[in-house]
Amino acid sequence: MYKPVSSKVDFVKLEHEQLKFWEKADIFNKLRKKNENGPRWSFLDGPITANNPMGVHHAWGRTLKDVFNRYHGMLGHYMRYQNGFDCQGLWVEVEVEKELGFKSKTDIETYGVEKFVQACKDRVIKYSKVQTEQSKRLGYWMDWDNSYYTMSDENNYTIWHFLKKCHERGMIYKGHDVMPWCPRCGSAMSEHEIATEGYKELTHKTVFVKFYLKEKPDEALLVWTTTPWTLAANTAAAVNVEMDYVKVEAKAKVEYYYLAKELTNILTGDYKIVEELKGKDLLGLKYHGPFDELPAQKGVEHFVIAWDEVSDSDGTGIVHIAPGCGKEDFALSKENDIAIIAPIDEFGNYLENYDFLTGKNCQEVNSEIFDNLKEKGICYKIDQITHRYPTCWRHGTELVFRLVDEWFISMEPIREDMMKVVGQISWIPAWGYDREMDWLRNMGDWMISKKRYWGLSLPIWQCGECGHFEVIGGKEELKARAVAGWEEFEGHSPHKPHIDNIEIKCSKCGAKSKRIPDVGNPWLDAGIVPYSTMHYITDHDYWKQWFPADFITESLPGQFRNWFYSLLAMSTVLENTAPFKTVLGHALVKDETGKDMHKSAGNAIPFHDAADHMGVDVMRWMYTAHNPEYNLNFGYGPADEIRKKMLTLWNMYSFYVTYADIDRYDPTKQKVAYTKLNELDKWALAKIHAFIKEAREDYDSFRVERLMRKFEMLLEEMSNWYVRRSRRRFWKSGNDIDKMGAYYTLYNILRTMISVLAPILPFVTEDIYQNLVLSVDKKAPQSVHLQEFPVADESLIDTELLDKIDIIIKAVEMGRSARNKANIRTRQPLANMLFKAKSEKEKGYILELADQIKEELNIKNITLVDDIRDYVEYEAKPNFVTLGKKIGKQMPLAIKGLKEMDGETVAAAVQRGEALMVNGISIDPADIQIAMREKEHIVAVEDRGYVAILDIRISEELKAEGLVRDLVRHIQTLRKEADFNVDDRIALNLKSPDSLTEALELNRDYLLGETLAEFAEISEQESEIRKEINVGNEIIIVNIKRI
RNA sequence: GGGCUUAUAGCUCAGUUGGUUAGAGCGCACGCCUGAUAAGCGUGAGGUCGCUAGUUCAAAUCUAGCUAGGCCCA
Repeated sequence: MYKPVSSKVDFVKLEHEQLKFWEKADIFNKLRKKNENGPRWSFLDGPITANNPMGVHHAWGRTLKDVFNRYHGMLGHYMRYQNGFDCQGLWVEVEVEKELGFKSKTDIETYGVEKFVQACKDRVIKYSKVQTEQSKRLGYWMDWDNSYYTMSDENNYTIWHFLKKCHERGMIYKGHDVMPWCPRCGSAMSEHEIATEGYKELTHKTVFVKFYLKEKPDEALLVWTTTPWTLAANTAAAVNVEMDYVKVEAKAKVEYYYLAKELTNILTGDYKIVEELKGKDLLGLKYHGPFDELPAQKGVEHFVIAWDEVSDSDGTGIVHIAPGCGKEDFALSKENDIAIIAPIDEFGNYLENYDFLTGKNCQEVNSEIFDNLKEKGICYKIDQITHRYPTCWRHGTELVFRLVDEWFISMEPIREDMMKVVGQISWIPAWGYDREMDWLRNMGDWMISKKRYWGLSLPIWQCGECGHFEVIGGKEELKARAVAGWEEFEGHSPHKPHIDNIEIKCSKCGAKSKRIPDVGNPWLDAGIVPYSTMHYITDHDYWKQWFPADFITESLPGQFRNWFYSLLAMSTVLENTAPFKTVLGHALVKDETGKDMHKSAGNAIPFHDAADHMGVDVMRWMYTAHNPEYNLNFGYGPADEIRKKMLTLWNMYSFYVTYADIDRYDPTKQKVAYTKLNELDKWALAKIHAFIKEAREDYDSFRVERLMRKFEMLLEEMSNWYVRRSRRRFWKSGNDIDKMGAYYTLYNILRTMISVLAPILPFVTEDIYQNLVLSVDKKAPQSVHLQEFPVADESLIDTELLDKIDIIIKAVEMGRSARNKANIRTRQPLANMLFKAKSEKEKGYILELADQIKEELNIKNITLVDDIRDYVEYEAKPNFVTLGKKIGKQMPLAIKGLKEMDGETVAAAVQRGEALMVNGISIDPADIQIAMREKEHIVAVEDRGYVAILDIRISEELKAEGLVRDLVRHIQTLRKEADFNVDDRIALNLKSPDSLTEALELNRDYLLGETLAEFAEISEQESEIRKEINVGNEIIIVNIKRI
């Protein structure tokens, strides 16, 4: 016996119950045990940053991960189920700084690096626990006690191994370069960091400055800059040698300016062009720098150099060059032997030797600089510009460009190899390949150092005497090389500050080498995981069994240059092969209206809110049904739509259980052979098995959104055709083979659906399974997730039968359409429907299954016809508006003529697009409107060559039947109001006017059968229910009571 | 400026290798059902498939250009 199932269901409550059940019955471990000898399937988890609670955007990726893990679990695969946490990096430091109220690196130093690093570790531990609990709530089945942490010793030391390999190939170098720099972090930003979310639309003050020529004191170069603070570091001006320049005479003040010919529109006041020249004519001109008086500028020669990138699209065509403040500027300094001045410290403050600027922040000195330039008479004009400017992804502060020493991996030696490796991977969507290749073609060297505290300790030891540096490849090697500090370090993780105490002997000069103070780029931490978490170094056999991963899935936009990139780079260096075979990318989660979710905008939905209010199965359905290539609009509105679909499944299940209990149906004992099933059952089974087949294909190709589309269609068909068409088979009394067939089929439909959907909707399918299957079959697997994934029986996919039912459904749809058009409700029986099919085959199907159509449409007869001319005629009318404009006064003649012509002939001509001659007037077919006019008593509907024609004449007999059906419906309502059970039999007493007696008499059996009643005399006292009912225009008094 | 990508109904999206009159859900209108019922179902309206040109017997689909948006790189 089944547990009764209410049609009202609380999915969230149900999910909590199933979580408890899985926990208590240890289902996940039973699954692992069951599959331990199965073929391996290697999923590799991209680590989630353990820095905050999980968001609904994380839940998308984690749902996909879980879905494919669960599917492969049902295929019997042995898996690792290892989740990963990303632990190290600036994002954690930033949150900890916030907690502690720190403003800068100085605060951290004061607080103590050891305590600070510990606080970072603590934060990671705290949030990894929060995320673990949230993931469990999502139904994410992982080996939670065995999650990997990128801060682990093994992870860090495996990166050391990688870096040493790089060094052996000569790829590690210290770069002296201008880098984008965040004054708030006190650190450089790598390309990757800025590219992700760095650029903002900002408005800045700009200034046009006059650089007077040394040789000609009344002539000046006009130079434009958007970063006035860098003028203090100017050492050159650049022109494009091919471009056209002009020398203009300023009328107001007799002096001359040089600028690009195309940019004279920036000039103020009257001017006159006195000379045209090429950029090359300006080369080598010496000029007075804008801040020659600063001590830092002492001895610097300023002159004009050439640069191809100079354009005349904005500014003046003469570019201010400050090699200490710009990347390109710095590169130019190497080619042109110009001076390099680096003006600011790590917080963006001017260094010594900058006079009034010293100690001031470079981002706050605009007005002082402008005043100074005006005083010196070299300010031409001040303006402003709105442009995209790089900012810090954490602080939002504007970046400055600063000359620093950073450590890099040279990517040139592996660029070609990496591109080959990319080709080994299956990218979903396929354009992922092109995106990754584009990034690889353009990638610069990888900056791996950061002047911060919490992260990988870069294993680079540099000699204080000779500058020679060495890369250490692991803990043992370090121990062997250590000449100082090992004792203090022993027992600590390889993090700052303890690691910094260790000194080694320089292998070149024998002096002491110390570790560089920098920490590593966090993408090193994540990129190494196919090696570290699979124990590449510590258990190589194990690694061989699991590497490469079969599958990874992550959010697309950033990862081409982040995780995918670091995975590929590191694996190319270590093994020259791809670390994963297939990658499925998904886009971003937006709010319901497509806007970014932001806490501050109030449109963000925290994970726990969504889980508690919509339920995680609904969320999982939403994630899996969506094409992952595009952004997902997440919200309670879309969730409601999905909830309704889930209710359809639930209601089918509840319907089955209700009736199976009444009839004590047991699917394990009362099986029905395929040959004994009726057409409808066989059709349902054909659908179901086709679904299994397609579901496997979709899971195997990682396209679950296709699966979900098919599922939604199947669910609709099963609910609105199979169950509805079969309802009477369940209601009828007795337990014949037809009824058993219905139960058996519906049981199989439900069981198959929940088995196929179990990976996607793990909770509701489990809940259904526990009752549907386990209540009657104690030998079945203990959980829906411990079953084997269903196998399609292709012999049951009867395509002819599928076609057959399709045409029946079509005929029914058209019949309904006709009824709607005639405004006659289904309850009123009609005598006949004529139907025009398109092939002999279809006619055969209709004849064979005519009963189903008749029942659905409540019609007495269906007739197949070929020629519909007896029922409808075509009628041609002119399009008065368009034709009237053309022929004007001839209209009446045309109307008359058209009326007299045979509609059929006109329709045919119009169809062919031929002009018609009507009473001597040529009429364009576009000016004729063809209508189908039904003859009397006829309603016709046409669709794609099919025609359904309803005879809407209602005889007395049909009318009577309609009345009785009305009465039946009222009695059914009474039964329900009285809380009778659906199978209670009743005594019925009617007091009706004479006019209805005959109608009742004619349909007596129908009335009694439908209401489970027998006529009986009941006095008003005995009657449980008495009601006056309006039927037609008469009143009937109904008394009923249970017997 | 370069790469990738998108443009289909009021909204969110399908449309596999070109092939009858381009589909679904939601919303809307009208209605049905009342033994899945604070549910369920049907019918309908609504689209020159961003624009232009080309290839083809045939283009939402292929090609080129243009316009607008997104992501990325300069």
